[in-house]
Amino acid sequence: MAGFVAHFTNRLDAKGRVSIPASFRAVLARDGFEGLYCITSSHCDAVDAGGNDLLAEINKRSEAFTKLSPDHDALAVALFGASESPKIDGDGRMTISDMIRDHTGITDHVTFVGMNYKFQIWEPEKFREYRAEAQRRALAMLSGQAPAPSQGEPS
Amino acid sequence: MAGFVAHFTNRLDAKGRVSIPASFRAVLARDGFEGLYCITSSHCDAVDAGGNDLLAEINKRSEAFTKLSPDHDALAVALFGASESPKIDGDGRMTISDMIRDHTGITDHVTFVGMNYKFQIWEPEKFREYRAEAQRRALAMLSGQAPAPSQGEPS
DNA sequence: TGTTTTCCCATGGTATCCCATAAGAACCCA
DNA sequence: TGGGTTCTTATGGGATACCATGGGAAAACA
Repeated sequence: MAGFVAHFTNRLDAKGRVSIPASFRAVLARDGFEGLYCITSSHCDAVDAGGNDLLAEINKRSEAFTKLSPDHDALAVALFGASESPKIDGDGRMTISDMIRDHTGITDHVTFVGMNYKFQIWEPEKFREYRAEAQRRALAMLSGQAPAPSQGEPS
Repeated sequence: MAGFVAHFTNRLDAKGRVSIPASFRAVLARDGFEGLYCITSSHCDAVDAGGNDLLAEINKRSEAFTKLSPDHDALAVALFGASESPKIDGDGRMTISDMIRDHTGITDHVTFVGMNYKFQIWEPEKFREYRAEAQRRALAMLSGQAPAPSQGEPS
């Protein structure tokens, strides 16, 4: 099986919980689940989420600088201070923290977007806009060459 | 589970006590808790705190200088003179000493910031400012250089 | 003895655990 | 192929455990 693919929109309940798509949970479990890891994206209103793979990727970036140096401290604050590790309950749900709410604008629905080695957490409407924009850009990039590939509409 | 992640702001009570975030306590316990170690940061208005991992990192740093040399002695004085080891009570609280107060400007609220191998103690408002700055710097550091030799695109 | 520190318990709010249910998907077997 | 059955999944809600916080009492200190 590959990584995280497709996207799903689930409902937030009164307690601020939302079900993580079952297929995403399966990927996390397969990669040796030790905890979900979430970090605010620096360039869009989404939160990156993943398991060990994502954490390793982030660790690698911060290890490029010597510890205790000003540069490393700044990086660590930006990376680890702006992240969190939500628990997943027995039914496969996570709670959307205030940090995620503030950064994404999520209110009552959550869109999970698979991106292979990680997935993103979006407010549904913002994701729609972002995706439309991304497709425009992709089209522009491909314009010189082959016709844009068509693809179906998942959920 | 990884190291210290996320950030929390807790309230200082009338006796000068503040709860250390439960998830941070869990990390300390997991790494074999022998005492909390606090040292004023040399380049910002925060205090570094942590357990054995932080201490090991500092030791590694000072070992770069030959023992008994003037440089090593100076460093040792600077490091250990600016540090302390606060007790943690049965409810997971520490008391904010005058040294920490003076260096951070903390009055009635304390922000704990996870940085993986250590965490920092901040006055909330100052942390907000530092964080904004840190994010700018992190962006520059990660995009300007750091050619991730692994797979392509970071986030 | 007065003051500060340390230990212990109380409490309100929140998060977590556990079970129930409904809808849909997959499955099975005639 | 079709109809019924079982499983999975998302969602709701009650009960419980945990956590941050406040305050009193005992202990240490000056």
